[in-house]
Amino acid sequence: MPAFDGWRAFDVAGGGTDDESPWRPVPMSDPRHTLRARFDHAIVTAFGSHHAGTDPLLRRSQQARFGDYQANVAMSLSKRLGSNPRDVAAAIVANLDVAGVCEAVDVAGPGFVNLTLRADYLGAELGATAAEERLGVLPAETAETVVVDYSAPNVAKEMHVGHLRSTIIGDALVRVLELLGHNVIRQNHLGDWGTPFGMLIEHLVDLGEEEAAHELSVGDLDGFYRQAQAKFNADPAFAERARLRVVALQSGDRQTLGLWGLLVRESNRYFAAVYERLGVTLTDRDLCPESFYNPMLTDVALELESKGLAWLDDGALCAFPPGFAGREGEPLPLIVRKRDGGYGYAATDLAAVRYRARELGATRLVYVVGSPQSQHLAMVFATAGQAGWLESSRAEHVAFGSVLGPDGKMFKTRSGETVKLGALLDEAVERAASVVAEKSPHLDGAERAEVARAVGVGAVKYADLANDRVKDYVFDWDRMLAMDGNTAPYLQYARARVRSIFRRSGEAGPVVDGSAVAIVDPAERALALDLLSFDEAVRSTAELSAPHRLCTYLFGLASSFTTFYERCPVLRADTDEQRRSRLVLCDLTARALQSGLGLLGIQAPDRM
RNA sequence: GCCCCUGUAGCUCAGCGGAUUAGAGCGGCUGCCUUCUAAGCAGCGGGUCGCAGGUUCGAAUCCUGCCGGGGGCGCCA
Repeated sequence: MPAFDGWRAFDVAGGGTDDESPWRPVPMSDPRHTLRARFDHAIVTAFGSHHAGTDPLLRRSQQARFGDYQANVAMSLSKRLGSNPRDVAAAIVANLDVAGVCEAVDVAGPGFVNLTLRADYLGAELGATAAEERLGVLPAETAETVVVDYSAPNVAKEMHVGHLRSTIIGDALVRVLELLGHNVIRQNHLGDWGTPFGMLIEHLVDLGEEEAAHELSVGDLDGFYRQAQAKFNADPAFAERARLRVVALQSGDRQTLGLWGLLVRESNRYFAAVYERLGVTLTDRDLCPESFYNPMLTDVALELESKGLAWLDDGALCAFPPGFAGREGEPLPLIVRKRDGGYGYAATDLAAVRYRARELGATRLVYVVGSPQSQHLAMVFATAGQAGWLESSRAEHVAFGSVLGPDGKMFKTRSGETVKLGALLDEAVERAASVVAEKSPHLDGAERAEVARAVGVGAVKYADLANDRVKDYVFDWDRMLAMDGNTAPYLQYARARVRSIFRRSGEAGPVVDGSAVAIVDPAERALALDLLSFDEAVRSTAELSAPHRLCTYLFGLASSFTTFYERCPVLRADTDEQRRSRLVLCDLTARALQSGLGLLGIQAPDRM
């Protein structure tokens, strides 16, 4: 299979690269890339070179009678030109050379340019896409170094659904960014520091190292934490020991650090196990815990102070980024150093921004953190900006809402406890297993278990990713495991059906030599248009840090495929040419679904 | 009190500047398995896009105000 070769001449169907061509070479696959270049040329010809680069506002048409795509640029352009939008549209169309690409170009309504592609052009694009590994996904114009901060569980604390969201969303974004050629640096900002460690360590001492390690390794982190907290609240002597222990920890007492390290190690073992089960790409190498920044904190404080951005207020060193007010309208402080001399999480976060921009060279800082932190992060970013740490990089809070139970309240167990991730995944696989047992008796036991795992875990992850992340979402087992609708099982099933065709075809695979595909049936055409939109789906997902864009795309693709599957016999096609074409469509669909699900961190079993 | 997010069909959600009919899925009703996996497909019914103004040739989409829901607002992280 040829490696991705980036750019190619505009004319796919015939001819070749022509140095005299008025067009810049355009990327392959998505017709919009070609159309954009043609519109640019037409707009420049009609209205002058200062309009070069105008976005033609190409959209898929919502109804078939309006063609395949519509360009909405005439309306917006007419405002700038002070003329009639229909005239602008007509002028663009008069200069628009889409011979070989479109079979119809119409101006409609207030100035929409409706475009209907030639079937042979579509077929040629698809043929070329099939012969290419990336399915039309182009690398980003400029590769960036992107730090993605996600997951961030707390030592000696169970991961809950909030961490699940951060972990799953972050991991999907990381994969998408990497596909686009960015240099992605994962940062698991583990909560491994702070005052709670006094009581945790003292509790550890009480239990004895062996017993504590055992308890933690079983994964009962919350139990450990709660016991410590209970003693702290009930036993003044314990509380005093805990306070002294915090001091010992912060002053670097060796024995204390040793005990602390035990807590961290055991917790990490548990986190790694969860990541493994979830199929998340985080490893120990991505750990960059809060304590990592400890040595930088005094210097961060010093730099802020010396730049006049932070000063003592009520004994605490505070920054007052503009635009933030407290209850009484007074300037809201970002507390860098507490009155007792200790550093809080604001200091750590500031140090992290500086480190990521300066040392890691990131031009984009992505924080996959729950929306309650939005004000805090905004203040950190504002302060970091004032300090000049974000001059060549931008920080972005990828916020997400809460997970709600079916009752619309925060997702909890019946008894009101937070849901443990391990138990959640157990239940997911269990529920999936019973569905698989019912629906797929043809699979043997081992394969069934494998499918159940892929379906169960995939369902949980997909349900989380498929909704707009800024909104709260309702956790509902029946819905996420349903085989209808926008769910992981539906997508997995669509792909399994394609694989089934190839198993029966007796052929190793379709012919993907780059030759054109015949597009005849409307269902083929609809599927073709979806297949050629993969690039855009991936790109908008990355730009908006919105995995649900990719989900929506994949669901549409799978729907188009199942319609095609019902209407267009593949193996029993009328002619060999039709059969080959349809096999290529099947192959492209399966690959798009597999890589799309892969970008979401979801496996696609060959059989279901 | 101030700030942020949010309010689309009975339910769960897309759509977030475009075309006199706002899309899915579930649930309800109708059809479709001697034909590549029916974990599916096709169709019917269901919405004054929270409310009121404004900008525009055009608003679910942008702006303002109000109402409902969630979150945040100095030494926890």
